[in-house]
Formats: sequence, C-alpha cells, structure tokens
Amino acid sequence: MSASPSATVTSVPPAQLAAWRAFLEAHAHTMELLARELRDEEDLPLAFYDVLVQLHEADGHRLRMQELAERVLLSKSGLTRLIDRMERQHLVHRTACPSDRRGTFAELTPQGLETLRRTAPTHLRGVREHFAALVSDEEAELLATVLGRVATAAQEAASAR
Amino acid sequence: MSASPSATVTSVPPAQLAAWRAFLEAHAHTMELLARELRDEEDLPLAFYDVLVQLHEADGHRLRMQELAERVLLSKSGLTRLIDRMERQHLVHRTACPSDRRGTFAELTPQGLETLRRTAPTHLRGVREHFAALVSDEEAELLATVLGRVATAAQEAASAR
DNA sequence: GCGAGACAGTTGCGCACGCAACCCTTTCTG
DNA sequence: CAGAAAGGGTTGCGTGCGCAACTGTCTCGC
Repeated sequence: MSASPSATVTSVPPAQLAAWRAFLEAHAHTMELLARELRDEEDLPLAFYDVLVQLHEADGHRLRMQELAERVLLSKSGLTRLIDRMERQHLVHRTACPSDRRGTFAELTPQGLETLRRTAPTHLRGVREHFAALVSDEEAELLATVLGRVATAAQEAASAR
Repeated sequence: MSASPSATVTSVPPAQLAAWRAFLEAHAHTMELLARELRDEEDLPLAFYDVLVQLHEADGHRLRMQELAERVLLSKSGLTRLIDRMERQHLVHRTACPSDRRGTFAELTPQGLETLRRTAPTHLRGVREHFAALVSDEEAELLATVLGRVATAAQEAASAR
C-alpha cells in the first residue's frame, strides 16, 4: 500500500483537506477580484490601499517601517519598495524617528488620506459583496476563531524557527 | 486590507470583518511557512509542487495548459513560464495535442513523479501540522462549505465581467 | 468554403516580492 | 567604556507574476 503520494502515512483527513482546498481557492479568487476592481475602478493597487488603511488606523497616522511591514504582511524589503512607490505618488512620506536614529516612520499625507476616502467605498463594497454577504454572523464568528487560531500558530512557528 | 476610514455607509459588519482579517492573516502566514519548509527541506518551490500534484491526479498524468492554469490558480502566461522552468528541470514536458493543433499538454515525467514522491511527505506534514491539526472535523466541514461558497461566487463574478 | 470571431498558448514588458548582504545605530557584556 | 552582538532599514540580485498584444488554429454563420 501507500503507492500514491497522497496515501502516505502523513496524509491529511478528507474533511480538513477539503477545507484546505476551499481556503486556497477562496483566497485566490476573491483577492484577484478585489485587486482588479480596485485597479480598474480606482486605479489603485491593493497593496497601496492596505498601507493607507493601516496608517489611517495608527496613532498620528504613522507607523515604523517594521511595524507596518508586519501589519501589511510583507517582508522588510518588500515594504521598503512599496513605500518608495507610494512616496513617489505623494501618498505617504518618510519621517526620521527622533528617539531612535535607526528608525523611520511612514506617514500618511493629506493626499494619501484623500485617496483613501475616495477609494474606500469601492473596496468595502467589494469585501461586503464578495465575502461578508456570503457569511452569516455565526459562520463569521467561527471563521474568525478557527482561522485566527491557524494564523497565530503559523506566525509562532515562523518566528520560532 | 479593509476597515473603513470612518463609518461610511458601505461598511462591513464587525463579525465578518474579523473573519475577513483572520482569513487574510491565516493565508499569508501559513503559505509563507509551507513555502519555506518545502524550499528549505526539499529545495522545491511550492508552485512546482502544486503542478506536480495536479498532473499526478489527472488522467494520464497530463493536462491541457488552460485546464492546468485554472487548477493551480494562475494566469495563462504565468503557467507558461512556470512550465518553462519545470521543463528545464525535466519535471514535466510538453506534448502536442493531436485532436486540436492549438493545444498543448503538460505531462508529468518519471523524474517529476519521483520528485513528487520524495517531497510529498514534507508538504503533507506541513499541511497537517499547520492547518489540519488545528481544525476539528465539524469546523473543517463548515470551513469547506462557507469558503467553497465564497470561492464559487468570486469565480463566477470574475468570469461574468 | 470563406471571412469574422473565438480560442490556445507564447512573448514583451513592467511590476512586485523575498533573500542575503550591507550600513548605521543602539544595546548588551565583561 | 570598549568591542561584540542585536536591531532597523535599504540595496543588489534573482525570481515570479499579470496584462496586453501577437501567432496560429478552429468554428460558425451565411
């Protein structure tokens, strides 16, 4: 037995496997859809939007690069380039950190805030339409619990290596 | 990725918003982890693995490019390059389709099959450890239902544009 | 049967990302 | 209070992806 690679001892139970595949498909398709809607209708990359939101939610509309990278789920270098591009369009700007001269803040500009205000309805409509509307309150709570558990575990496993 | 800059009309209910954020974080962190494990331990890109699995599951261990692109959640051009790279490493090879001269099959090579056999345990252990083990059977069934619903809707919305 | 689309796959191009090496600053340690 | 180690951010480099335009093939209406 165990001729097929998926029939090895270390296999995944069917219910969990189905969940895993649905998880991957849901992510790929919704993200593609949301990214395209935002790009086509507002000419804004989804990554830009994410940065704008995170900065808007932060104290003083600014965050350290490190902290921001974690919040937008990007590597340090990835965020450096992303902020480069956004700075070129005057959506954010860099500020030196007075208390730690290694540090840099990324800060929302008025134009960045304006852009967020303009584009938020499109994105939020997308999230509502393509996700929230398809999930009941009970389902949403369970999703948050289970996926939060998965997220936390993966995060810890990644940092503990 | 989400949350409103202020309370706009088109906002997302809190439970669904929490689910959405957990969904994004879970995906980012687990994928990063699984990709790194496969790369570090087996020196295989996750995208390669995905292709190997899809071809292995297919009739005759081969699929049309189009069909394969859909299964591995990639654009046509993305798949072309991916198969280019895999062909260079002799994991797959292209075959002309006799009945439709526009068509091309990507087919698993013996070496591709061998690679799949070698690497599957690592990946499956990762999926079990970082996902399946954290989700009960009931939770898995609900995840599959809800996320499958979301995936299907997004897919239809994308194709119907 | 022939011309207009539709369809399958590839290619040019630009964008975006991660890794590892690097510089500068801070903190720890003896 | 030196020197080593750790931390914050950027840069060089290679990889990987999507979009749009293109080539070659098929299909359908007339």
